[in-house]
Amino acid sequence: MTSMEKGQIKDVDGFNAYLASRFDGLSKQLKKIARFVLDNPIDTALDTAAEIAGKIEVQPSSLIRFAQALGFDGFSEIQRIFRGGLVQQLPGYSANYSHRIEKLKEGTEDTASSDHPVLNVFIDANIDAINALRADATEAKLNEAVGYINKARHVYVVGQRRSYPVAIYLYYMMRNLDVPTYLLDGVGGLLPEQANQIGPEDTVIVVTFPNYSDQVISIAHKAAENGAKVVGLTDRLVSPIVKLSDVYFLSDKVEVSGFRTVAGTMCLAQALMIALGLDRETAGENA
Amino acid sequence: MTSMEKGQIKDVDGFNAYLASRFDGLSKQLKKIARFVLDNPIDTALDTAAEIAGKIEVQPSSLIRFAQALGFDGFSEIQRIFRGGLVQQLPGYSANYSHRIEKLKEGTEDTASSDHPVLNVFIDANIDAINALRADATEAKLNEAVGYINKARHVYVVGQRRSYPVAIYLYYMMRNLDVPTYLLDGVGGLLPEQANQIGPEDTVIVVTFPNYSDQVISIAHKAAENGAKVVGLTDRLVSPIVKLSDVYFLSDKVEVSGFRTVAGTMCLAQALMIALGLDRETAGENA
DNA sequence: CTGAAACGGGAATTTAAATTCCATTGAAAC
DNA sequence: GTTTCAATGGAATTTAAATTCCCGTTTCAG
Repeated sequence: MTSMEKGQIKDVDGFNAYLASRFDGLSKQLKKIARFVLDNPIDTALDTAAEIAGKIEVQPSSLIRFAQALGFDGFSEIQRIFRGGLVQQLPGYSANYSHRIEKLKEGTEDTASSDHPVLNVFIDANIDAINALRADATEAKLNEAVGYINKARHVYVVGQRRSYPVAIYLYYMMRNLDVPTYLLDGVGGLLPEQANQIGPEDTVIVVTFPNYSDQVISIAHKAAENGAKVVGLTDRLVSPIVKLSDVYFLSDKVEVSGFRTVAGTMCLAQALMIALGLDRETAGENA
Repeated sequence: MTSMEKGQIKDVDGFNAYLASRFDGLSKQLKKIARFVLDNPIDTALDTAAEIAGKIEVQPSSLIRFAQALGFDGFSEIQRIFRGGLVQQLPGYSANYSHRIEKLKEGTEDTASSDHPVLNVFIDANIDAINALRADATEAKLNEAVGYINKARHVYVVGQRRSYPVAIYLYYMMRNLDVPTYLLDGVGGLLPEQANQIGPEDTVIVVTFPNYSDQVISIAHKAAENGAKVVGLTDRLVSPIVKLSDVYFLSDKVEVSGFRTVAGTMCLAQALMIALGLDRETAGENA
């Protein structure tokens, strides 16, 4: 990978590989340009140098410097490569994927082609899961949850097994936002003991999906009994923690060949953290 | 009669219909040009007027006459229509919300409005991130990664901070699939020590996103030096672990008001586990 | 703190592309 | 056969884009 030379560049992939191999040696601004070029092949191919420069917030001359730093005569030469790549992507106008799902059902889609049919269906399922959040994660519910987090003395986060990554994420983000948060991670089998201190001034975020962990449910029980606020992240109304929660969110009901989607819940967790972040920003401005 | 007017032309289809309605009134040579334009939208969009004229065997000036006969200012105006149409046909165009994200960054999209626009844009960004996997997570790459996992004596998973949830998820799933896996979690600051035993018969899955953790990068370095296979999960080609990886996947380039999407990488991690699961299932049947 | 080297902004210049203009051709009318 | 006029080729001009160059600014070494 080190001995990449300009000569062998014919297509966009080749260019990108070459650019990556040279990236470290570029100046700060040229890196900025490099990132844009890597991320926006369509703009790079079609816009004028001045337009591209405008989007990156850089002088047009810097684009030429960028091209020359990589050994090209000018930026136009790079654009030629990207235009060529653009045309190659065109003939198969496979932009809408609904007809690909149809094909998959009929078995007409070529399994040996570049992409994996199971993966594609799985991607669709994840997109569905995320889209479902638009209806479920309403502003009112998010604000309610944010309110519980803000006025809590301590926030506890609990999730086991499949839900543990989500719990970790919430813990990490809230720590970054200066929320006094504790992760009930059950290290050393001490989950019940860790939960003993939960009181009426605290908030517990409970993440649980089938098969619902008994330990997690019993923590939710204890928290509700002790008068703590409970925020539930789970999959459906019949989940055991719904009736224990002051506010709950439903996500990732979907399952594809035995694999439950997880992106919806991650996205939900992030949405909650963004709502929290924005709230704190606004509160800070008013102070 | 010709109720078609130039004003309503916005896309290629509209232009073509308009051109058809005016076709009969054109001179012999202008008809020749019209046919070419109807048949070669790609050339019409991308070539210079001189190149197109050359292909039709006509003078460039005739192209301008053609455009003006139809009521346009010049041929460039027609090219603009065709370029716009071209972009829409490109795969991934419909899923591209980057311009909305840009607006949000500039603050031109009203953050304080009734509906939580940040969350909607964030959901869009996540969908975008997941869609991008279709192109990047090819069957070949997934199978290569699965191969490294299958033939490894031990598999190590490493990821810090934001990437830790992904690492945890991979660890959890591989343990369930009976892969001899170890999570390098850095408990007690012992990350370097945990990585000491990595050898040529092992495989390391490295998850890292900006700001790339120095510790994680140095583990990837050491692993590559010691001859272990490295599977990289990161955000872009210029990530420090790309050149250290035997196979790498790119996801979650997007960032919305300071929050990086994470659903793409979770989905990718799941895709990898599904590929692994399916592979083991098939292998089991043959045994 | 000082000086050298690299970097980057922006005007000036060059180059290329688009458009206009004019002379010529060719076809139709008388 | 001559006249007329739209159609066309091709040079000339204008316009726009790409590239160069100069100079102020930053960065880093000593």
